[in-house]
Amino acid sequence: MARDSDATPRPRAPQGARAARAARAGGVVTLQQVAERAGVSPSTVSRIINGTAIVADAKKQAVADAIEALGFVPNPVARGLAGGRTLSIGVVTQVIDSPFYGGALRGIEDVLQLAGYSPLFVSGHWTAGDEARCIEMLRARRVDGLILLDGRITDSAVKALARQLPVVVTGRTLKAPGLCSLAFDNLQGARLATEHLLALGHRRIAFIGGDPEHPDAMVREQGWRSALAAAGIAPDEALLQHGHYIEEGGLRAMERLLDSGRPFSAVFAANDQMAYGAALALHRRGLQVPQHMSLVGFDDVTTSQYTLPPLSSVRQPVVELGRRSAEAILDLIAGRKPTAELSAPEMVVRESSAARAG
Amino acid sequence: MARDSDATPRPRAPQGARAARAARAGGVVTLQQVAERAGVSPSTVSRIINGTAIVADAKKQAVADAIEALGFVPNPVARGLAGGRTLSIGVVTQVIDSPFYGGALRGIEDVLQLAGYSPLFVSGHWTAGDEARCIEMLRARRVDGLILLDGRITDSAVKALARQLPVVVTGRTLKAPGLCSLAFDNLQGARLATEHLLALGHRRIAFIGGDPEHPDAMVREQGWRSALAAAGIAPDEALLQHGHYIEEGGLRAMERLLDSGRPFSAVFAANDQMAYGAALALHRRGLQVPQHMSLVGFDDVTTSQYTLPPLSSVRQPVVELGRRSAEAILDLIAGRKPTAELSAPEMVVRESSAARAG
DNA sequence: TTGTATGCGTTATCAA
DNA sequence: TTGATAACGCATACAA
Repeated sequence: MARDSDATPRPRAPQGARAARAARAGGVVTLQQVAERAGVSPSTVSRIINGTAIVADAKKQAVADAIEALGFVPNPVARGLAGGRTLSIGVVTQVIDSPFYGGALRGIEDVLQLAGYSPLFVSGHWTAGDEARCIEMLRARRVDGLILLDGRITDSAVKALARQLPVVVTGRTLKAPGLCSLAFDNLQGARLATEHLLALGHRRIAFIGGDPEHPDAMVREQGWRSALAAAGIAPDEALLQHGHYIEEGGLRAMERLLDSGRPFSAVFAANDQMAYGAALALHRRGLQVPQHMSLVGFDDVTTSQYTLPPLSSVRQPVVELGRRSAEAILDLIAGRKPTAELSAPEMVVRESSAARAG
Repeated sequence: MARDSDATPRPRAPQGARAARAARAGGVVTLQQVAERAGVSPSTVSRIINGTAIVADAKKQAVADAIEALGFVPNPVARGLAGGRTLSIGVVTQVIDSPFYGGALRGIEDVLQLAGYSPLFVSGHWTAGDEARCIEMLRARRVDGLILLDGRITDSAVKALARQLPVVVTGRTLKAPGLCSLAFDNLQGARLATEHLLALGHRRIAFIGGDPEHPDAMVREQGWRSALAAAGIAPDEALLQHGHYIEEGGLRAMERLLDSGRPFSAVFAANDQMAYGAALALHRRGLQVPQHMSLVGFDDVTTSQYTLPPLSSVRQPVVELGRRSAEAILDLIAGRKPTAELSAPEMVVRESSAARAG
């Protein structure tokens, strides 16, 4: 055959999928080539890159030079196959464009990137089924760890998962090996909001709760109840309406409150989006915030600074949640013990809440 | 040694990194095992899974059964190394929690997932340097294609990239092999907003522009100018202020407009966030929207339905942009010719714009 | 139509 | 401290 008659192997016309790929990949340098250029074995190069073993300074330098000269970048795919580490972390969020959790994604991204890891963001859509599918996919992709931002997955499923790979879960408190949990203090946050309104002289304070299926929602409701109770006020159940954490729900809940005919001078909405809806409902009825009605939200989303009037809200350290989650998963992977501390929620007073008239 | 005295190899205590990994991985089934169980060769299993060749129905069935029984899931990492396809798409967004591009991410995620692909979301932070780093990282991870959502990367760099792997880029119009570009009609959108205000009888219409370094910003400004010109109005340059696409910028720009002393009865802000800021500035001066001033935004972000008053805005098909981008990259990968059609922007009239008083 | 052999680029193991 | 060699799990070229 022609190719055997030629002693020096010269580049032939590419053919087949393999060749096509090689051509497209262009000048991709391999560890092997680095080794040759530096005059050492591939293993030595690998050891230097990973700091796996002690290597003579001279070789270290030679390899560093070769890497520099060739512009070598290790192939994470090959690394994943050979070493079992993909340097990627699965992040199960619920909605990729959530105005609230967005900050957490940013925090995660920042911390992971600095550590040389990449996040794989996927959406569970607040359904156990989608979450399970996402997790399965992430495991198939051999992520080195998993961050679960809230969600519907059961505690026992999370624990089972943690036996397979490092897991960080938010929105609940869970203890298990290989697992770290991180949660906002929703109870305290809701108390803060209610106490703020109480301090302004309000006694009849309505509550627009979130989706009752969401664990947070119940805790926030509890916070409202307990702050009221501490002030010696029995909550009027007619002043509790659910808004399912969305604007439209907040609007409807506000309408129901108004239609109920019960007197009240302030409303605490369990998230800012519902507060926006409530504000619109009030506006439609010709009621002004805060002159006729005080309004407080929860989460302190970015735009709440610019609503009319700017919304008083409870700030959650959401970017910090992201950063801590990422740090925790890195700790877990490295075999360190993560320290799960989150700063306390904070009442941000703006212009939507004022002293009770009269 | 004890373990050698035993003829039958029984499971020994795991030792070494490899063993530890195998233990942690648990019951991970390989293609090899499927082949054995089905009584065929590994290549046949591979061919059936990938539909690479015609296989006898009997074997097909046997393999399907074996996959089902064993719960086999192909290892994407190994696939990536062997086949050069990782079934992952790099997505360079600018800010992971952008209220505007969030919809695009959702669209991308939806379409890719249905096709068995996974998006890798990374943030370029509107800086060429970060974008370059992100792209390098994604290429190192051997993504099968790249979606670039706007950004600062130069046209020629995009074209160079497209020679290496399939690329979809948004926010500009670019023709090159292996490349597909997709852009909103910002000019038409800005015209729509301005024409809407003109139709309401406004003649002196101010414009709050975005970051001048952003290409979109200039186009939207052009739209304002051209609609004005078409109505026979020469734009007053004092009525043009920049707000850098953020709330605070919109607020400041509005203040400058008010302080200028020039008369105007309407404001068109180049995005909704700046419109929010502008609305707050007006509120602080005791001016009501739309009674004293009409206000129109751009992008029609979700919350604009619930601002006070609900904001008139130009809707961009942003989820569609995401979906189309994903479809285009899949087309490019499959060697099909993508059809880059985006529906036109739409003026959404709400309550922040009204007929000019007097 | 199917099986065998080889290679993808790296890390892990073992022996030196 | 270093190098040779064998995985990692799959897809592909080639032979049959």
